[in-house]
Amino acid sequence: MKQEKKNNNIEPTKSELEILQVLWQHGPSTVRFVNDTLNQQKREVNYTSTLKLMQIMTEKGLVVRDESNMKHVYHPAHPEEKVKGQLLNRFVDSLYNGSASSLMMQLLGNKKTSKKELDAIRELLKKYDADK
Amino acid sequence: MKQEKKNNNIEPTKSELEILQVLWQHGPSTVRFVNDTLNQQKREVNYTSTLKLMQIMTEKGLVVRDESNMKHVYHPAHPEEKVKGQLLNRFVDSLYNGSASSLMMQLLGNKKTSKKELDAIRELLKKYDADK
DNA sequence: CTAAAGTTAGGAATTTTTTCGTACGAACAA
DNA sequence: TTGTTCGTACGAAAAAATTCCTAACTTTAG
Repeated sequence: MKQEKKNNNIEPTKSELEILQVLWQHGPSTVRFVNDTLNQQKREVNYTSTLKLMQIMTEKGLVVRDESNMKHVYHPAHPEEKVKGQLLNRFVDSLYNGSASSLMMQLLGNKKTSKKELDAIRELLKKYDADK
Repeated sequence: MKQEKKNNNIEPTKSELEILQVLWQHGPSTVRFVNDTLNQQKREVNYTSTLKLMQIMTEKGLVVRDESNMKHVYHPAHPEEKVKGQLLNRFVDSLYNGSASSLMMQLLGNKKTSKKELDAIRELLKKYDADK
């Protein structure tokens, strides 16, 4: 028996991630919409390039498509939280040896992390404590 | 005048990052040492593959090599903090729209982030406040 | 001295990711 | 009806990243 489709690997490539972001943000969309959005928000891409990528993503199981209409409608196969969480894990593992606090330290030392952001983080931790 | 070497882009690929990690962790090293370490800690790689990659990294300016001995000794061209900080920025920008607190939220919802880690993070914030 | 082992350089092959050209059918407007 | 626009499918090209083969030179062991 041949493993044809099933691929537990959820991790998108960079370009695939861009497409997923659009789908998460705007909900189920056509290729046309995704491509337009990418061209506006990111960079110039040919329509058929986006199409091709989305077809590949379908094969990989990253997205699911509804073919009932001629204009296929795509939606993410996995929730945003799940996919991003997994990417984050890999990131932390790879760069900070799995230590979230190390990453945090880097974030604190980072000029781009504004005071406002830091307050928000403190607030998060407080709430988190309260729930415990 | 031709821009031959100078390349301000500091960002390594995945494999290049693995090599940098070894150099940061163990200090200036030969290809042999890096390759052995990778084979132990990561995955099987042929010696010349590592060599080639480190040569490319030299051209890119990611590492600097001392050729005064026959066995060249390589060291990172940029400090760990700087490179990782830049990678982190890209990551946050790309996945969390630049919001560090969003990333933090993800981290908190993450089972893999242990209580111990969370305590450490709280401690960090406290110290950070104190210094202000 | 000679053979074996280690080293670099360079090119080529491979793999992965991304981009796009072409064909062809469906929808639509005139 | 007819031709223009918009859609998908599919293969191939291009680009990026990775792997490794081979040649040539150096060092070391005997």
